[in-house]
Amino acid sequence: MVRKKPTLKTVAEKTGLAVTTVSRALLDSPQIALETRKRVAEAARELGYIPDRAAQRLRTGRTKVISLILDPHNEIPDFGRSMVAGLSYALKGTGYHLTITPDFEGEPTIDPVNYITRNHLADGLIFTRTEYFDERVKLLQELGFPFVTHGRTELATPHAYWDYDNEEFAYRAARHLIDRGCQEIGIVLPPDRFTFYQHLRYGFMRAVRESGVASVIPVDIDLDSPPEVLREHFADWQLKPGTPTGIVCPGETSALAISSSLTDRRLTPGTDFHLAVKRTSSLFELHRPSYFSIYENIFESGRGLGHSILNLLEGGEVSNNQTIQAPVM
Amino acid sequence: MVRKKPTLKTVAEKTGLAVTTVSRALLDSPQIALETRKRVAEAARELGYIPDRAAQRLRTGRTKVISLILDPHNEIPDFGRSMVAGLSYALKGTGYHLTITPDFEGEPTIDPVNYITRNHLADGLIFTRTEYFDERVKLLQELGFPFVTHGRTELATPHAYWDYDNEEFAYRAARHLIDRGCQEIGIVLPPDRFTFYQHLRYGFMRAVRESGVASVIPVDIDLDSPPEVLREHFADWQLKPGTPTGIVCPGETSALAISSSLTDRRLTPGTDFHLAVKRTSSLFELHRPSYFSIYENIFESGRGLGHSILNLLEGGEVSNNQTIQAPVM
DNA sequence: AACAGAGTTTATAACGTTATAAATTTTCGT
DNA sequence: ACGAAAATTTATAACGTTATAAACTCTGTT
Repeated sequence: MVRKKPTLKTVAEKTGLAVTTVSRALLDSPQIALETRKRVAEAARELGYIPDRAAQRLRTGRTKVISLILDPHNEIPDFGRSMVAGLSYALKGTGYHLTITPDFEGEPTIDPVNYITRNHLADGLIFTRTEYFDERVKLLQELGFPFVTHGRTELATPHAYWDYDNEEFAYRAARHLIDRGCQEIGIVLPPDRFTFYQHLRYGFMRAVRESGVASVIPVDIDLDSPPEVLREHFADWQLKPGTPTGIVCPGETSALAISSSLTDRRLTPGTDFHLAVKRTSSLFELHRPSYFSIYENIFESGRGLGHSILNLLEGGEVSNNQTIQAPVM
Repeated sequence: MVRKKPTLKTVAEKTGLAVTTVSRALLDSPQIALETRKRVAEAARELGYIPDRAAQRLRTGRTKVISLILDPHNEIPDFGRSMVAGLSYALKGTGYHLTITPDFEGEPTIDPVNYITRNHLADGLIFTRTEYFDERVKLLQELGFPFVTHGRTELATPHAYWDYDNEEFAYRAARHLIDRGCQEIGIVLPPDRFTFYQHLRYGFMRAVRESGVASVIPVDIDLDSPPEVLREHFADWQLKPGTPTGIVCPGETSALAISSSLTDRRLTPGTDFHLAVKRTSSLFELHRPSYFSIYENIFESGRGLGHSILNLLEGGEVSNNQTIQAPVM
């Protein structure tokens, strides 16, 4: 026999107060006597009262839901280190829940944003892989819908973001390769519609300019290319003889594809080539041959994104929620 | 200026019908004249009417939410191949949304289940890593709360599951090692409270018994051991000289740790040792040296889990939702 | 023309919460 | 002890939906 779920009414009956009073008391409203608030809190605790989300949502219009839009190219470390875990951690105990809305391959990225805002399925939105004039950002700004992006844009109106310093990553990665004696260095970039394409490119080119080494930026492949395509590309790749060639790769799977392609050609890491990788998991700490890598803490990004969206929902300023995360060796 | 969200009332006014009639018409109730149903559907479409989830949830008691509980040890391939992506795919277009509830390290796994069922935050639950007499399963069965597990249990009352055939995986992996001439084979198992510990062990031991090779099952490490611990263990590991030793490893990160530990000792894959790995991502297709691996399609598990929970919610039988997924080379 | 019965539509209430405004009680200065 | 103001509590209505039961409108039979 299941005892019915306690509601405000139950608590009101137990305390002899009106439903309204109980509601206010539990919201800790200063209008209610401190004594009463304590009494109500105690009664609610005893009864195991938990507010009904659906009713609250219907009445207040707030969903208490944050939605994360994930795209299929997102590389994820184990769940414990993932952005989802970080976000969950940030939302824990706040009453906010996390829903995942996938970006399906081949469907416009604006679709989930439309869907969520039109039907008001969340109070805040988080998404990744921003473009220069990201239409999702534009739409949400027009609507005044709270959001934080993982990545920046070139749009005039500022917005909240938590971004990794890809410029610095690429610079340091390139410098490392140059310091190791590479006379020619290359970089695998994401598709050029993304803002982090530019950031990576700038950082890379800064190091190139400073040092005067030769640079190669392949155009027929990118970070999202399937591993086989990357493997083929690097199988045909002409290395400058005599000095090692360096490659910056800001993606683990891609780096693995490149490494396997080059070692399959019997090229030797350290003498024929060097690789500088962005790592988000423990993969490149365990990989042999070991390559130089710089860490991006994705769990931390998730936490940052979570804190930012919560801050915005509490009325925080956009300008206080623009973070650029430093690369860690 | 934002036009207010259309509700049943808006549609009722437009069609000149009562709110109740519109509601019934949109639910396609046979009580409403076919002609009227069409007219209402058309009007709703024109207005861009979408039912309010909060109101439906409050009135019907159904949340239209499926919750996936993820634990920190879950290994995830890229998002496109993940269980979450598979689940999303299965739920797409059904009106069900997916929420993620994490199992935090060090907190009882029953906590999120309690939280979700007590507050009725979902209509169905999906979770992984089942134990023999899993208390989550017991609780949900007592409550009559719909759920599907990724993994089986030893409990008397049958329940819905979608499981990978770990017995067969371990058998085939072990057979492969034996066929390659290993005279001694070992296996890295998950913590022994999980049911798939047994499945893996049985499959492994079946191959051992059939062939009469020596077997080793380390007890001071398991699949959840941190990579450094695994590396240390395999750094001290005494190999039988003369013939290669085989190791079955049902986890990618663990396999990587083992591989690096052994190659750091200058042991040679193929002569000193063989590794047979379970792969869920493209990691071990790209890894060098390349090892034998057997595929577990996690996206497919997600889809299967999704279809099963939907089927249960439509009144489907538990017995029709017990699937064991075959390993693929 | 009356009426049963099917076919169709509608009014009312309720799910659990909170905003608004009104009502009650207490406090305090005179 | 009185009244005004402050402090506290309460009644009412509403968010958008659907279940229940009642009301209306046809049809075809007598």
